[in-house]
Amino acid sequence: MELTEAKQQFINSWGAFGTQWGINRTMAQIYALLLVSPDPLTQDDIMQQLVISRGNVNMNIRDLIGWGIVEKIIISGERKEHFLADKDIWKASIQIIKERKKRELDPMLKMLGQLENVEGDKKDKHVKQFTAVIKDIRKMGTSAEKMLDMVTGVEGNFFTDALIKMFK
Amino acid sequence: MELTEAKQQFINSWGAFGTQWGINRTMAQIYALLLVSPDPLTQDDIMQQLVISRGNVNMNIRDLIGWGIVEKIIISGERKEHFLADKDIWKASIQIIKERKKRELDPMLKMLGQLENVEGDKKDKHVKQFTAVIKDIRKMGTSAEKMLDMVTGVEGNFFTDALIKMFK
DNA sequence: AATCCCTTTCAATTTTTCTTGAAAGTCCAA
DNA sequence: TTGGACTTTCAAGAAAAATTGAAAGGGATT
Repeated sequence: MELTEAKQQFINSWGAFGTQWGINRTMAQIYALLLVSPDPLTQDDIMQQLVISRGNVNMNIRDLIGWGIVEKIIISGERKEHFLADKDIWKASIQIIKERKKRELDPMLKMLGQLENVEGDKKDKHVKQFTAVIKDIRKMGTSAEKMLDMVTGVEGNFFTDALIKMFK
Repeated sequence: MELTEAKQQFINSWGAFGTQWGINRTMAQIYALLLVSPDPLTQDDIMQQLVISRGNVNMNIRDLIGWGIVEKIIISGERKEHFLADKDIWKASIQIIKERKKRELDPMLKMLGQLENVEGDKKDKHVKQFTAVIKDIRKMGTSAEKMLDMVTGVEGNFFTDALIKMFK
């Protein structure tokens, strides 16, 4: 397969997978484009290659930077800002996991905490079921939290090391 | 907090979290409702409690069954079908992981496999970068696949056991 | 301080996704 | 085989999300 065609296909597929994960299609595509680009790109490069508007590029690039997986590069002598994706996929994945944990798991645990104590007859099966479900989900969330903290922790611990050795 | 209010809040929040994960809001809400309901519900129960149309309930219930986390219950003597969510959250999570793996990771690995060999000058940095990225993502995907197969595998192995002991 | 080059914002529009509700389909009992 | 009770489908409409493009903002250079 031709490089240009392969690139295009990768970008398109990546965009499609992104939407399945609740990620803006364009954001996923920009990230894919930056991943396969050896050198940093400008907003105009991205506009041209993906055929999207300046505003769209700008907003999504900003989001990607917010996720911590793309960085702004200043090239001396050049006026335009350039953007570069970290090419270490393992590192990027950990970064994404960290962010999603912060944005989603933490708020969920907070929410569950608030729903822990319901007034009413403790013998009523509706109350019982509700309490049990909230408790269980919370327990599972807390476990996930611990596990993710371990996996994404900076300090390489025996667990992470074993994991990496096992699967990397 | 009152049970009714707590329930409502749980359902709403769950729906909101769902959308962040690329899951239809209503589907997430129906699932939440079934989770906190001690007894199986009919389509009409769900329509009433969530104030949504019959068609909507029907399609999303069917999807939930497709995900393997809700089952249809036939109550003898009753004409209407009833629906029940498996209350074992751990089991449900594993089921969801399995499904997402099947629907998303597997197709992605297939796609990456097809993009592995690009024609062109192996010394060209664009070709080099593209090949490297595809290879890396593929490697990571394969690792994830192995790991997920292990975690979701039916046979309790030492790894899963250790994991459960550690975090459950 | 005016111009140029670039970045950012955001209201309006487009696209995508979800929801409705009525009609068609199924199945059972009389 | 007909009618009734329920389920399923799907085209049309509504809602939500993404995208555009033009105007405003910034800041360096002349």
